[in-house]
Amino acid sequence: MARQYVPAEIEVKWQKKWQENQAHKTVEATDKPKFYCLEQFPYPSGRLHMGHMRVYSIGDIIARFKRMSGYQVLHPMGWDAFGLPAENAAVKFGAQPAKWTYENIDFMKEQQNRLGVSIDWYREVATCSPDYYKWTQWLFLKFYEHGLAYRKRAFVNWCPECSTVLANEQVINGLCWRCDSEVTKKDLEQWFLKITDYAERLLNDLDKLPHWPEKVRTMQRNWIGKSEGAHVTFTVPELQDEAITVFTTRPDTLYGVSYMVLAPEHPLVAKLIEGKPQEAQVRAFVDEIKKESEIARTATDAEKVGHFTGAYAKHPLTGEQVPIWVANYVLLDYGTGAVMGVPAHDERDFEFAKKYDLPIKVVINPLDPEMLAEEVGVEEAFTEDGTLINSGDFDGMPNRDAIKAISKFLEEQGKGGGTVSYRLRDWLISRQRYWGAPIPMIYCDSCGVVPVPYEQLPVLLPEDVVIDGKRNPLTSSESYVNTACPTCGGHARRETDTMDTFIDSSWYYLRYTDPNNTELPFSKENADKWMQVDEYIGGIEHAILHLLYSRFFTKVLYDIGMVKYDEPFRSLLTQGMVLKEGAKMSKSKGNVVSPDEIIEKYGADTGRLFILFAAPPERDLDWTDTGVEGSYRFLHRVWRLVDGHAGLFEGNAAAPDTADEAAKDLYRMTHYAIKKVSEDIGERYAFNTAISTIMELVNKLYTYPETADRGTLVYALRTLIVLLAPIVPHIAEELWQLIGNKDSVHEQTWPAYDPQALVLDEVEIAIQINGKVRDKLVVPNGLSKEELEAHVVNHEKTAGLIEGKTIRKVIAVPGKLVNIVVG
RNA sequence: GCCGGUAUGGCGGAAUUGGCAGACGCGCGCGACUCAAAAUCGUGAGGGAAACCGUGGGGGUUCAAGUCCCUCUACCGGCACCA
Repeated sequence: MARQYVPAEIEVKWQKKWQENQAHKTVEATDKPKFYCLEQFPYPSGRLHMGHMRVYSIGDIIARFKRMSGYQVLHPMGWDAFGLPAENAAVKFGAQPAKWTYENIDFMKEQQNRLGVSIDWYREVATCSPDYYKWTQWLFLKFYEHGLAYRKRAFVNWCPECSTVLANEQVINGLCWRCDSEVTKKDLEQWFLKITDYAERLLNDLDKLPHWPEKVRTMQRNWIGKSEGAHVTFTVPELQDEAITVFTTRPDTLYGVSYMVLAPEHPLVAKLIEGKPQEAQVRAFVDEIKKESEIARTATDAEKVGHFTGAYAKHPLTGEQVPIWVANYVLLDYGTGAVMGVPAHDERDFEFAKKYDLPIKVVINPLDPEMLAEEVGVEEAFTEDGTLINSGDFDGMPNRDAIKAISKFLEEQGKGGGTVSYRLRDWLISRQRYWGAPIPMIYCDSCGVVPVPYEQLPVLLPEDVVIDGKRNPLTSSESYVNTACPTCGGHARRETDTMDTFIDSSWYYLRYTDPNNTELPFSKENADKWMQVDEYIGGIEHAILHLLYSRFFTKVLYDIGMVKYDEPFRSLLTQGMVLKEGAKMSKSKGNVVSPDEIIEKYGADTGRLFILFAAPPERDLDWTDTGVEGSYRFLHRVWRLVDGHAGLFEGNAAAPDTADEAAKDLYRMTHYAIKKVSEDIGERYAFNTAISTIMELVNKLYTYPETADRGTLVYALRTLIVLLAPIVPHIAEELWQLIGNKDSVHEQTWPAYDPQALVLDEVEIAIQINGKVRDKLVVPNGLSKEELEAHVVNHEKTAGLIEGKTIRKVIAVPGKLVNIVVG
């Protein structure tokens, strides 16, 4: 009796069974190699979308494949559960952030289970749980203890819509990463983590990550933005030789300085203009610039505007008077917030000098004799290499050498020296929001800033708060704010900011290794056992943010001896977006396909199969309904194939006997499929071609003659089901039972291929004349170069092709072709 | 401006080490089954009448190039008044 393939029935059945059997609980077997497979944990927004389904399909095929291949696999899941949407829901519907979050988690967990993913839920973590954020706070204190967390007053990014400050990484083109509002600047005292201390290692160690996409590594390099140059200290005689230090990448042009420029926010500006005729004008200009948005301020096409302060600095080498200006194009938070102006050899300085009629002094002589030094700096800045002129003792030196020589000289004179500047800024982690881990710090009137003692953790989020989307909710809780100083016992106030949620996600992969530890965030033993994450799968949108922060955290934890690796993710797979009709799925475009509707209509297996088959994982995937239908059709095809031959498996099925040609061919195809699927899933992550190979095997099985050997057929069908198991776990399990097995297909050992089975008796080779294919010829396999050459050259087919021509050369490639060059 | 990536039939894609371009699937055509349709099974096709031409354009290396080298273009992404 033929049975129908009804995904809805079998999928729920097996999901229940796996749950009952704790089939996905991590099995710790010390005799097996470990594999840590991790998908970026989701934010519990309320509902899974296709991007989620894609990332879990990819993660699950890898996890299941590795399990069957003899690894002990860690494949956990959790929730990046702190964040603003929970608070927005509180403002909008009056929902409790905690309740709202946990309801979403329950719902989404259910959805994940319907995908049939093999997640070890016994290790689930939620960053909003006190059991978790206790350790986030603990880690913050460790950073503080090691001088890596500090408080400072600074002009920081402020999102008016989210009513909170943002880290530099969270400002995308001047807009808030979350809500796209225009970011403004605020002068606030905030907590920072000293990620800049790690800039050099974060940059250099990218070279230790060959299994990361080049794209991500490039993005991180750009973000860190290393720039080598020198500090040069100018003094201001009228201010008792107060120093102004500039950063430059071109110390070789130092003799060409004709002015210097400070950022409008530079702390010295007020002193310099005091009592000068320019004072009012400069002050007005500075105020105007401070009001400008980040976008307007950093636009490349913005016009350069500046004002003379009325003050002069002394050139460190020539002693000349150098006028000091302020201008909009100099940024306070890069380098030193002050630059030297060398109009002859810098395009921006040239433009500025022309506009304000400042002197242009040429100090580099072009190498190209066609170009005269007199012409330099007349029409445009000369930024190429050359030799120094008008530069005192350095005259005649090639400018590349002068960069080093002048740096060295400055250092000897105590007037600067070689240095490195980074674009990367320290990580601002304070957030004026409720739904995050409280920063465990206390301000005492007499003792100052006091960390909360470790034994008093966690600092719990209070519930008597007002969440109105405007003010910082924690300030509204009297019981929270007022506390006793841990040092003197006197009255003190708690820090009311919470931590950036990116801190929560910077260490969650370590918590999975030891999720129930009540003494520490994780034990070194467990972390060292499972780390590094062998395959980390997620979207490119975290290329800088989460991935840079996690690397930073891991390096700090490495330095303080908590882990043995200084990079968290050995290999990174950035999956592409899911598109429909060439556009990203979105409600406004009305092109959204939800995992739920796919599961309901076709089953999770069809959805997984389509996602893995339609495109390689790192590329964007265009969702097509006909493509999904095709995957569904394929699973039916497999079902009918196995169901139609179920009778063969009763009793003692025969062993393969490859005496007849068809059996031999099927046996070869089966082993080819084992080889190809193993390599494609295990090594190349080319799931699409793994599936296409399985399809070829199925096609072969459909044309297998009724009269050919049954043992080979049985063997091929069994293998087919095993190969399908990591991809479509439910139907594979059902078919495995259908052919009479009592155990689970997922507990089977992944098959090894027999190289002997792949050897063909005969191969078809191409006969090429002058590199063009002219005919095909079937020849015995295993011929040597010489034998093959002789065989083909003497063959009658060849005779016709080269008639009347002279053979000049013959290239024989066994198994592939013979190319005859004729003249 | 600097850096990185991508470019192959009508479409998604394959070709892993320089060796027969277009596997597999979608869509399409034809046939079988059916009174008919759906489903299913089978089958066909890069373009061109052909010689030939074909992997974004041009050049090169090689017996042989989607693959290597040079150069240009387009698109996607990161950084960018960064001194």
